[in-house]
Amino acid sequence: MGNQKLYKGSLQTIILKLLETNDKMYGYEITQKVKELTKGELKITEGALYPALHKLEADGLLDVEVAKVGNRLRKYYKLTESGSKETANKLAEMQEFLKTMQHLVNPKFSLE
Amino acid sequence: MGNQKLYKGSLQTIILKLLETNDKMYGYEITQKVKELTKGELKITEGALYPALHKLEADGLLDVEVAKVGNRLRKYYKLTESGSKETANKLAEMQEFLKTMQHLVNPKFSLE
DNA sequence: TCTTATACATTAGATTCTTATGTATATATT
DNA sequence: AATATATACATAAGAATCTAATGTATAAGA
Repeated sequence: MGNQKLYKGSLQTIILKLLETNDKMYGYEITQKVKELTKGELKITEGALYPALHKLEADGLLDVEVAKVGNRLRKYYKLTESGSKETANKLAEMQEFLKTMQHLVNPKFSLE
Repeated sequence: MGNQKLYKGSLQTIILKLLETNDKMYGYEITQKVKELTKGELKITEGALYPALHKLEADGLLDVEVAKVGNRLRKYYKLTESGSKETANKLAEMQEFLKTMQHLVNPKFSLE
């Protein structure tokens, strides 16, 4: 860690990608999944996650479905049709960004 | 473009890397070099660049040397010793970030 | 002459995050 | 039984980093 600030701007894309892969997820599950996939390198905070989910929902990219598990509340999010398209766009932009940065910081081992 | 916001947080690293490669550069030159290297994908604005350079200098990572070319002013920046070390750190963090993001958004084509 | 390029700089406002705080239930530990 | 940790949601203040706009001034090109 220590490079958390590099992730600034990529949270929406991460959420959308996870929902594309896993069909439906709830907030807490997303934080745990990201921690697991990044081996603890990236920890999504609630202060970042929940506003992001609310914004994606407000923008019509996600649908929400409330479920009760035991006595506890869960909000399952899934991609809308529009959300699936936007996910493809954002993933393409991310790939381009990663390629460009790779090239910038290390021209020798550029990906192409 | 359209993915400009993904670059948020990486400007310092980009500047340091350029100065590692090119020994000394002035602000305007940096904006042009980045535009060239990224084929126009990333355009560094003055409002981002100059405050960033001033901060790196204030933090002791850069030395500045004013030059007069014709009747025009140029401020050449170069890495201090401390700046060289920090560049190595930031580049390592960047590589880790890029690897992690690559893994997150496209596990199939992970870099390792 | 007028536009574009070069070269510096600051400021208002937007976005996106971290840190702190709050509420509540469930499980594990002592 | 008491306490700590995990699960699960949420908001709000403040920090950091950027974009877009504006400003000053010289040089070069049409």
